[in-house]
Amino acid sequence: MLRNGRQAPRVTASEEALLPIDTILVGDCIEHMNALPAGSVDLVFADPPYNLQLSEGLTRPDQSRVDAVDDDWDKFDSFAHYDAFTRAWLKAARRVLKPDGALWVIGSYHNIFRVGAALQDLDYWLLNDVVWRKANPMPNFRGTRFTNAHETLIWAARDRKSRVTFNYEALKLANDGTQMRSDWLFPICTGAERLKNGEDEKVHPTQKPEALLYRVLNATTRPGDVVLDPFFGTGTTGAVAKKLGRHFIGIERETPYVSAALKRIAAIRPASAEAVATTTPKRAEPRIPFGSLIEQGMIAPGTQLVDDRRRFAALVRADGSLASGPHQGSIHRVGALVQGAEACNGWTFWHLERGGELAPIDVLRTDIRQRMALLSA
Amino acid sequence: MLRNGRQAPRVTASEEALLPIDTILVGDCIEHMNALPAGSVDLVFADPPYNLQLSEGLTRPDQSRVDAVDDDWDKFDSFAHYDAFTRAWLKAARRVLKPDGALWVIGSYHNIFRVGAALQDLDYWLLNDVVWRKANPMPNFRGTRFTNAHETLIWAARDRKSRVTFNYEALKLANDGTQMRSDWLFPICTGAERLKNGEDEKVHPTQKPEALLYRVLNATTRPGDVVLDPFFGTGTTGAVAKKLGRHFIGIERETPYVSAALKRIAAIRPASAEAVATTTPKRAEPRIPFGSLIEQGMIAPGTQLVDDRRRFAALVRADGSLASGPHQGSIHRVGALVQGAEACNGWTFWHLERGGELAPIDVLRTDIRQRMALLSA
DNA sequence: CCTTCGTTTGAATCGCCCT
DNA sequence: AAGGGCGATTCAAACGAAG
Repeated sequence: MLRNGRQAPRVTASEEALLPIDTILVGDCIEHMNALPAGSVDLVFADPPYNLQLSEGLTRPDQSRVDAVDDDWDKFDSFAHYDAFTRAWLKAARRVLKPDGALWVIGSYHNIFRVGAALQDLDYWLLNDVVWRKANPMPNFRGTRFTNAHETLIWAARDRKSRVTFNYEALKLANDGTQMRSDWLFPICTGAERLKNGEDEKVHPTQKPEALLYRVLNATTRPGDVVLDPFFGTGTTGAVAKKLGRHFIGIERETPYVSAALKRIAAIRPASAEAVATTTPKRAEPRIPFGSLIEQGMIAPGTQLVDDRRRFAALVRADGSLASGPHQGSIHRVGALVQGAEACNGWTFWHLERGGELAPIDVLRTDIRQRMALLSA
Repeated sequence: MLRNGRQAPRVTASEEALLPIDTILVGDCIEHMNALPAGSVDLVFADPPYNLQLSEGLTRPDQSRVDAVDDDWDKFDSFAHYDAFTRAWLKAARRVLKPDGALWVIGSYHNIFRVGAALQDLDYWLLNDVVWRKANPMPNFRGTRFTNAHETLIWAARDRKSRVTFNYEALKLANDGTQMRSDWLFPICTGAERLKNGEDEKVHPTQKPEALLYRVLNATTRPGDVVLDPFFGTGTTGAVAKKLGRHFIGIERETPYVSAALKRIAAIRPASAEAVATTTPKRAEPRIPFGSLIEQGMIAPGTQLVDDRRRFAALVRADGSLASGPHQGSIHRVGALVQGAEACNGWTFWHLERGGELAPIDVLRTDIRQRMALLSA
């Protein structure tokens, strides 16, 4: 933890009197922020509109309709309008921040580049960009792009000289003794955590998982800190702040979100001080697809594979497929096709010449796993 | 893969004559790009500098204010100059790209937000942001931030209407049957792959791993495509392009990098054309009208078709249309109508009784395609 | 009670060709 | 150039029903 010396509470009684602590302010976030005292907030967490530009109606392969984010609050006429909006709220947030305060903002490729550039232009000082890897993202239904499996967060200090809070030791401890990295793995917000209206209508289209906010607040605030969220939504920031013994100020324009947030936060019992530990997400299993052996130079395109008795042969192609006579496809599929079998485990079926002897290609996968494990250790 | 029909080579002899194919151009990338013919390149891969030293040779319009400039002015100036530089090379790259061309750019949080915003402002169309997760990143020695464990790539089309190359099926196949996601895991470039001067002095400070370029080129180019790298460095793009049977054009200002790249690429033996061949996607298969199944006697008029659960039935008519109650039309249209759906793939929806079991009529299409392939072989 | 299987769903800039 | 038809396309997780 930086700034070790200071153990005094971050919010004095007089400050609290001026600040609308643990409250939701209803209305425009820029106006509300401008009405708050300058230099009064330790952290801003912001989940602004992403400015998605969606075409009409996307359907899944089973013809069901995808529930799009088509709310009015996400509509902007142009990049210029979005930029003006972004700079206005970032400027207001900067005024409200303490000199050693910091800001988090989350976004996707639709908006995050504009937000990041605006932060730099407004003299915020970028500390990290952090990637939220989604364990269960929505697939790309049309097969036209890479699965959009992550969102980006930016962590920035109010200015270059800010000495921001970073609970390095606690994070390292919670991360099995190694430094916390800039890529975080969490599931999206589903199940019981997801707020619903009655049967199954989402209260908010883009509710963030509490685990994400846990990590953010645990990493970059101290107990008693004041966290301002100008796009409060259904109050994930407030809910986690309360659990972790931090104060929140929420600002939200849409009253249905406000009432849901109030109810949600009221039901929360703050955790005891000891319980304020980071949630440890399950470690990402290093799954090694066959294609990565080629990418990483362990098998060259054009290499010949054979089965253990050399009855069948196949050619490794650059794109990770095999070709054997008229057959092409994955290691498993071609293995099945040449045998006339229904299925086949290509990892154990296909072999490689290694010093005059045949070895199943599975040994390469073992090699790569060990290499990856060594590297990350 | 999009752009189904075209199986012709991407570079004709006449185009090659005009393009400095498989060559490194020494000098400023903007000047060199402006000297290339417009619309001539399939892909740009760019690893631009982000740590520009702009203080030298920098002329401000108002010389008298330079002395009085404080940190903020400096900061603004460097961002402004970086932006000007970025927009200049992105504009030059866009001119050189074919209408259906695309661009990749890699960067870190220091520059990527400015690059991304510039791309949007210049009417590129963002397709994905991709995260390169480093298996072995440099730790944060001072313990003041999260370990900077990733870099960001942006994949963008020349414009919104570009029909870019994306080898979806090959990627999915090489990824053990699931879509390739936007987060990629690779080790950084070390070991034998890392170019060194003599003992252990790195030739280039930020040499990218070949695995990264391998995935980029495999995903978004076809054999024979021309890939332009305006910041060629030690030629990773050229090396991988040569391996994969793609053409490259490198541009590099620093002659030590150029000589290292030349030597490196000369030593590479390209994979065989056979090994570089990509999996043929379904979208590229020849179209078979349903009527031809009837013409060729594979289905008799009057045959009854049902869906996989026998909920719906339809009658094949001699003209290639279906009839089901009040509905009539193509296999797709009637499939949609009986379900009350917007759309339907009749080939997979409608089934035929075959020896007591149901088989989709798509198997008949497969038969016909195989027959045609044999005839033309 | 547990297991298995089917259904639902999530910040999404998600075709191509022919007429 | 705009519209309509063909026909290609999904993964992990949670939940509920069925066995």
